[in-house]
Amino acid sequence: MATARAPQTKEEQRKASIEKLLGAALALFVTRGYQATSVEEVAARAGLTKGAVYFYFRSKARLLLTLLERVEAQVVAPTLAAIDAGRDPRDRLVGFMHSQSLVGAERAELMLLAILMATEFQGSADPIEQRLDTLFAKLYAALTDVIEEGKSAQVFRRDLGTAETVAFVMAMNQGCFVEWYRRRNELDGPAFVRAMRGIVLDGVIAR
Amino acid sequence: MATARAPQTKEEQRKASIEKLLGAALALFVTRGYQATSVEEVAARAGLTKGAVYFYFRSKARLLLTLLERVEAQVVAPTLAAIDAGRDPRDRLVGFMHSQSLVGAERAELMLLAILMATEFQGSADPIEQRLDTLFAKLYAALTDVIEEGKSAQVFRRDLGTAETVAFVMAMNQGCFVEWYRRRNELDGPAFVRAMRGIVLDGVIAR
Amino acid sequence: MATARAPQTKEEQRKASIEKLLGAALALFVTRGYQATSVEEVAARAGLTKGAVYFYFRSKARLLLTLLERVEAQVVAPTLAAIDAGRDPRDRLVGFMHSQSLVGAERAELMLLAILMATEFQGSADPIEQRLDTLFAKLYAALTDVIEEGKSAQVFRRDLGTAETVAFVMAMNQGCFVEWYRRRNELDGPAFVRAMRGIVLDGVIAR
Amino acid sequence: MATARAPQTKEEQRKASIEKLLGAALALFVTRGYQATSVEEVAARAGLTKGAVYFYFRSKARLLLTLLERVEAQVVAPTLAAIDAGRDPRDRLVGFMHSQSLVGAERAELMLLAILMATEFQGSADPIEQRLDTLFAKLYAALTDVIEEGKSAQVFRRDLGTAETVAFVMAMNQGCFVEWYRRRNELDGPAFVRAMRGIVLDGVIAR
DNA sequence: GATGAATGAGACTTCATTCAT
DNA sequence: TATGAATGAAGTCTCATTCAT
Repeated sequence: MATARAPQTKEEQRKASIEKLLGAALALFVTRGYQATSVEEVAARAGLTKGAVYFYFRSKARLLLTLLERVEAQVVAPTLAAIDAGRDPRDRLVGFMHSQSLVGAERAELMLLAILMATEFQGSADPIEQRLDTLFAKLYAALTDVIEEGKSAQVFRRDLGTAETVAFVMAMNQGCFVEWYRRRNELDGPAFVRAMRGIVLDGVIAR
Repeated sequence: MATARAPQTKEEQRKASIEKLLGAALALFVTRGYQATSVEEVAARAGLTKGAVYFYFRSKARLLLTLLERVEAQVVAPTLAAIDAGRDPRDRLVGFMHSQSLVGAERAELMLLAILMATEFQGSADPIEQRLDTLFAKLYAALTDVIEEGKSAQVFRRDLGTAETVAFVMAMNQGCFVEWYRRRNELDGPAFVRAMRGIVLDGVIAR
Repeated sequence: MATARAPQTKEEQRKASIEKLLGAALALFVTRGYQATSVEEVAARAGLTKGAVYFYFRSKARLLLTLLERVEAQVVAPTLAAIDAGRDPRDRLVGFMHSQSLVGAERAELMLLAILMATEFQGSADPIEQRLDTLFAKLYAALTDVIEEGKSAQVFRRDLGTAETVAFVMAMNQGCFVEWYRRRNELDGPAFVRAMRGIVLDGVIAR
Repeated sequence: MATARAPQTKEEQRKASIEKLLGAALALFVTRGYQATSVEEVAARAGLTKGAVYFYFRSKARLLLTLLERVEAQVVAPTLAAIDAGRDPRDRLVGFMHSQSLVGAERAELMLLAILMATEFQGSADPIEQRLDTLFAKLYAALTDVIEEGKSAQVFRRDLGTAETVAFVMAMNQGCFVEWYRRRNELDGPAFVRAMRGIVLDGVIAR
């Protein structure tokens, strides 16, 4: 007689509600922005009410911070791992871009969240800004390592400053991600990734 | 030794106030975002009061739209002219990037405004979004023309889709601009521009 | 000996608050006018705050529209019923005036609201104006029917145009109502109603 | 060489401007209401700017008060004169209604202004309310005199209270005026006045 | 576990009014 | 005579947050 969908344990229900709320928040923060999204909209999209958000997360900011934890775990960590896994600098750079593409396909919204929130909280002196800074700093550090190693090994161009090259890779990567998401109906994803990777590699590799 | 401050004519006073307000708005919209900036903050930074904003511009949105007019005139138009001025595709692509760099140095905030507002108004169904779309469409069209011409002339890589290449150039350009502005104290501007141009050109040019 | 104040159920609390707000709004709209009444005043008179008004009604206009629903139900509907209940034209006309007097005594403010708002929103192109038009149109239609019937049966004067007679009855009725409310301390209500009814009937009846 | 339209004297220009402003204010106050009309709208309709209003009248209230002076001179005074001119009570009552009709046709907006402002300022404790009270008190006094005289002479019904009869005549008169103005496109003015007068007289006259 | 009533700060905007020119 | 820049109070409305149930 029991319908398959009934959440049995309270623990399960708890998890389900949290997941619904985080999912709703992610979708809305990414499409409308953090400030432009009201707590009520998040709750409504999750099929709950405002109060539930405050029951599970203590504030709107915590909702976002929780999502940023996931960005760390599901986007940043895998990317760092991919960079580490490469044997040589070229491999590692490709690993970075490849990982980003994969993640971009599967965790598109999470990844976008980090990029967009970095823009929205830029210069806000908000704890969230610090959290984002920490996140991006890890990628910066890893990439800096790769580029320096590549330049030492004479695989990468040495006429370009390391900091500038790293900044370029990060910026290009983020810019392309946003562009792809914004125009995902008009662009061919795989083709776009290929273009991106091709241009950057051929441009970075020493001749 | 006379103090410079004494706007006699109403005409002069008008111009001065408008300029102060637009300047304040630009600075604040770019650092804090449009929604996060209150009209009162804009007025205060311009040394005026809320009412003055509504006297000159009829709404907060008009304030932004007026700034976007300037983006069109001072950023987009010069860039289109630079693209047009090139003799061959390579020249034109360089012209685009060069112009953007120049403008980026001198009209940094105006340029940034367009990019940031495009993000903030993304999917908002607001008239401002349309205005931004129009603005960017012009650059897209010009770049598409350049890339197609370059591919025809076999100067640019033909293994990459035109739309994807154009999207890449635009996205990379915007991403780099934001990154540069965000970390302008840490990055060497000219060196960054050189890196950007070098990588993109070497990556786009056919071998 | 227990104090009456202890709204346990949320349902009860809800009803009580709504009723307090509508009552406050009615009293203020009728004495000060709609525009001259601020939402904050309404809330304060109801012992609540601004936010509560927007929680229950979504705008100031909705507050008024909700009151107009009540006018329809408690003033217009009974009056139409009274007109319908009459056997002959004279009976029906008396029914109209009698009903208006009754309602005027018990629902004075609601009735006044319709009349005053009709004046305040006159030519405003506001949805509220339309709502009011609908309301009054029903009374107009019913009265027109009565007058025409009375003229056919040769009970009412035939030397006066139907439209003009109906307009007179409506206008006189509303004018008297406003006057009575305005000078209710100086006028003897029942005596005023008697004068009104006497004069109109004797003036309308054919001799 | 002089164009015919050029206002020569400053005195003439002054008068012309004042007249334009008063005309604009009257039209707007009557269609939109006092509060709903901004000083700027009045000025614009008069082909001038806000400042001019404050130059000639010292405040928005003074603008209205000036118009009310005209109501006194052009509406109330003639009506009082018409009442005075009658030989017997019936004559005087007819004089009142006749004068109101005449004035209603020629000074419709002025007359309407008094009625509408009385509603808008009702219970506002504003000086304007007092001014209006004074205005209407004069008509009340004159009508009371007529009715009492008529009752003494056994020409008018004695079964109705004097105060109530007077209130009825005033209320009916004002109500009809508003109705006529509101629906002046649908109603036949003269026919409406005839209906009004016929019903009231036949209803008031003793049999 | 979750709801929903209620608050209060703060946002955009309107407008009567003042004043230098 | 009249303009137009500018102010500041007040109004409508939104929304993050709290709390009793």
